[in-house]
Amino acid sequence: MTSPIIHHWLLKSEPSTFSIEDLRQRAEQTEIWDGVRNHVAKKHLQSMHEGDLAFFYHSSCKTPGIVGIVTITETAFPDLTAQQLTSPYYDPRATPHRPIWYAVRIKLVEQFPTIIPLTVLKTLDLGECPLTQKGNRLSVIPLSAEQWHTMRFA
DNA sequence: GCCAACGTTGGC
DNA sequence: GCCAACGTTGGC
Repeated sequence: MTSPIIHHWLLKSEPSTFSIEDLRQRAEQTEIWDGVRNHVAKKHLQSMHEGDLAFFYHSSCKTPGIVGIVTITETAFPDLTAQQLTSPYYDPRATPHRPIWYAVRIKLVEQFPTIIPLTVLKTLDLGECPLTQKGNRLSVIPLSAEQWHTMRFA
């Protein structure tokens, strides 16, 4: 009996849209992670396994950085916001037969007492990491176990 | 298939 | 608010 391999990720969200505080206040502290509209990020969502861990990252705000940890409780399923006319994530190409975009369900594991700011993350020796590389806009980032631990205990 | 124009992301 | 970097669109 082998235990499943846990993969590690980083999920970006603008706190003005959805913050870790919003997640904490959800029933069961769980929410659908939808609205991803980039094919590389989508591919990462589809690679996620139940039980994977992800950093919750606040972007485009006063102090960007990691604010907590979530786990994946439901692997990729069609992102129905793409088929909802009134959604800001509406995509006219999406259909029930071809949803195009996917979402996962996350659940709060831990909200950090203090943020790990991007300025600190940038001082770490992470090797190749899209988060700290200039110009990277990827909103779902895979992390090695080593990168995860380096960031977690920074 | 190329590439200029445009829209978006996201740090500062 | 600025602007660099990136992804997407659409004319050719």
